Amino acid sequence: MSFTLATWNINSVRLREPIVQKLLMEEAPDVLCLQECKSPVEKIPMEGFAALGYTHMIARGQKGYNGVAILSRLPMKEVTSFDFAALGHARHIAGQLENGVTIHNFYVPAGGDVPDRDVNEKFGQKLDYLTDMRDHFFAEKPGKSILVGDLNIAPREDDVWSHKQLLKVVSHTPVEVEALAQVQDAANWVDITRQDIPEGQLYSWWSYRAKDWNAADKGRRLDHVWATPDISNAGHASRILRDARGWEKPSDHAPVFATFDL
DNA sequence: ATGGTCGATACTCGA
Repeated sequence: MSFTLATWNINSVRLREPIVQKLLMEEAPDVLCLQECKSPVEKIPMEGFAALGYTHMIARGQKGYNGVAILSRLPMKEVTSFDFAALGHARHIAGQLENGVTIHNFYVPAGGDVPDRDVNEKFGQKLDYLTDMRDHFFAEKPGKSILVGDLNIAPREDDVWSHKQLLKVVSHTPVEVEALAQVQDAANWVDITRQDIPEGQLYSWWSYRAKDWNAADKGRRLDHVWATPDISNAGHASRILRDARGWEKPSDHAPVFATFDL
């Protein structure tokens, strides 16, 4: 059995309902993981998604901020929801497909502007969240699992438009890159996007503040698809749908895709 | 070095 999965920070699922439907119609992933839904679960416009075949949804929501959801046209049951760093935020949900594969959908805290936990509480929360992720996956050592989401860190030099200019910018600082590496190492997660596309600049986010995001191309790869080693060889066909960044009323993130043959 | 743009909410915060 083969299924295609996409992850997309949607920055308001209600405002973006038309382009979520566009993605479902044009790209038809079997599973779509959304972050920053910015909506209580009961206000997610799921009728339109169900009409397109996405009749299964699991979600965590809150008013105004955060929020994660998994839309699926394959049967899926909810398995867990973590509150790492005890923030009380809707930043994680996990579901399991009938083939036994577990899908973790994360929205890691962005971390504020200043990369110093002594002066910026949000940066400390981001590091604490990553520590709790690491400790959980080290203790659990999951199998047959996929981890996706907006991890808010661009780990590689070629995951940002300028490694040198972003070294002190939250999302690419050495302390964050190290913390993310520890999460990855905790369960030997394989970066499927980079397994498929090992060379070259690769971005999934472009700021709204650029005059012309496409021409400036000052992007970062903040959105990730990882898999446990027992299924990593099944992952292929990774791509980032850059076009979606230019759609009507776009999110500042583009969807990241991967296909798994299991 | 600075400011630039979004979205939700309610006159500000988070990204």
